[in-house]
Amino acid sequence: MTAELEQADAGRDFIRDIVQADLEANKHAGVVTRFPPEPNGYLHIGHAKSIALNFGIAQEFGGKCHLRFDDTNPAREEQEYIDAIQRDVRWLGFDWGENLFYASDYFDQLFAWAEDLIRAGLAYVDDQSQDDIRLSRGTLTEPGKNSPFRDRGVEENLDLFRRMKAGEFPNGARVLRARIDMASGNINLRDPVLYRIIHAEHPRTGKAWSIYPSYDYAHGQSDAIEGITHSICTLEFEDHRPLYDWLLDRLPVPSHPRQYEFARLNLTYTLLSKRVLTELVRGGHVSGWDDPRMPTIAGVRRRGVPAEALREFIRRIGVAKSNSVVDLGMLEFCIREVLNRTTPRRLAVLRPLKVVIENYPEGESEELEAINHPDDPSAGTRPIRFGREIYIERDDFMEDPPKKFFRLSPGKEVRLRYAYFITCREVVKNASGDVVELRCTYDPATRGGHAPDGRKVKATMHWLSAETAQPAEIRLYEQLFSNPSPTAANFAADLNPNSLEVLRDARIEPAIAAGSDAAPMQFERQGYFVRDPDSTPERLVFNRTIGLRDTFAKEVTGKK
RNA sequence: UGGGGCGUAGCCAAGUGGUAAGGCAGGGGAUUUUGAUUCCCCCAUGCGGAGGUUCGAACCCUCCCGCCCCAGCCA
Repeated sequence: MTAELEQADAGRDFIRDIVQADLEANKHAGVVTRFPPEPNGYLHIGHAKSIALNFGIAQEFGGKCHLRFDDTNPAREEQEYIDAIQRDVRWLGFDWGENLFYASDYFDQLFAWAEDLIRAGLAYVDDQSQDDIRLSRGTLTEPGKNSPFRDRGVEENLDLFRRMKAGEFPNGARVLRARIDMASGNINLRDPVLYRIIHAEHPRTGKAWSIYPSYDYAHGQSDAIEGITHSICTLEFEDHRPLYDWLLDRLPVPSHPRQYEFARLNLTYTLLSKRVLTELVRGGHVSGWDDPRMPTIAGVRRRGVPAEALREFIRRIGVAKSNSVVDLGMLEFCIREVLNRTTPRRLAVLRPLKVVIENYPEGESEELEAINHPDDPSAGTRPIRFGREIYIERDDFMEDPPKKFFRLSPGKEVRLRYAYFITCREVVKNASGDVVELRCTYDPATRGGHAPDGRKVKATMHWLSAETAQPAEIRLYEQLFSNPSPTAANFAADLNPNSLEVLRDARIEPAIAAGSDAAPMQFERQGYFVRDPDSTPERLVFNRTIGLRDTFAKEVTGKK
């Protein structure tokens, strides 16, 4: 297979095949898709799949993708979410241009079409209570019963519907229903509700309306008004397609879009449900929608995940119709791949252990050179300070190490990255027996990290001079849930109590503090980090986006 | 038991009659001043199962099994 073919095939899926075939058959002048979020919560990485699919298809086939807010239920929707969603879609790297719409833009037209339906005998006002409607809907195996109001005359229906609109009735008093088939095997066709009475302030239309269209009624017609060619949604709407088509077939709409369904994203150790995410926020289990442990777009952004990594992840998992649960490791791989390629390297000590180089002249220090990216010489170098007192990582020292531990321990020699070989001579402990300091010696001949006599060390460690290191707070994250398949119904039981660890006594090299706010970095041997907005000039805070791949840790834990 | 979908490796996922792509994970090795990166190699006699059609079946036919969704005036 040629490289070009591979390129063209990458990211292919059944929906793109359909779009391409339709275009080749000249079914449309151009492809028009849409991403239709309901502004009742923040976007999560499951939405990112839909966004990338809809906007991606538009891009690839020279079409356009609309951003349309499905704001048909003022009881749950808020302006905050409308703003957040736009911010998130943009951050993901997609642009709707002039094509920002709201289902509420079409309320007048939708109402007029509902009257058409009534006139055609295809819709009626039902006075039954919500309970009665539920009871008469039947079950999965038994047909429903017709409403006693089903055969009401056109004029009466029109009058009642207009009075519903005028706000004459309380919530729940009446609904407008499509007149389809109460015996249909497809429950969505058993006279579905088209309009319900909701007396609530709508973020965009205020108190102008007392009735609001249901998703089923608003969605297809909105698609038609906008000239959407391919209306792409998730699997659970497959059952709604007959209703989508039923309405479009009977209304004087300007176009008849086609609906296609794909499997939504599921991830191990993750719950992607607006209900659960909302409860996590409201219940105080996380600090907010943008808590770095949240699978929201806002959360992963704050965590330091690049939009490119998300896009790459979505490209790799593909689009199909089978329910699936993607291994979190796949996302992690994509994050590391992008970050490894793009981030400058820095030195930081998460849990400092003081080391005194006994044979290094007191009161002196020197400048060494560190490279910014091992695979990219153009990234340049930066100076780092070395002196008699330094900090190393506590985890890099073991007083009584197992055989496969080749970092520092009494009598052992290791390399300090970019600096010297040092040998541990003495372990200093406090009254309770904790190691509080190491006394080491260095070999002046190994400056830069090379031994002239060719001798080898098994480890290279990061370090910071006590003189120039700056304090910082570092936040480490693990999965929010400890269960690989957390249950939405009882998510609190699956919460990981160790999902956040705060290190208040970390040290960073001066170049980190001097760096720009948003740019992620690699702290060598530790992982990828990004500055958190909680930072103040006096106290910098960093989030660990993700650790480096750690085969040593894997080996240790794997053999236990 | 009604209607709609889906079953290809531990996890995603191509392939839709010509003899099982790719990625992640995993295993092995090389290089390495990050136990990182990079680079090699291995990883389905098998496509939910059983029959059938065919020179030939993951792809076609029949029956069976399993999983998901639907009984909101949510989307």
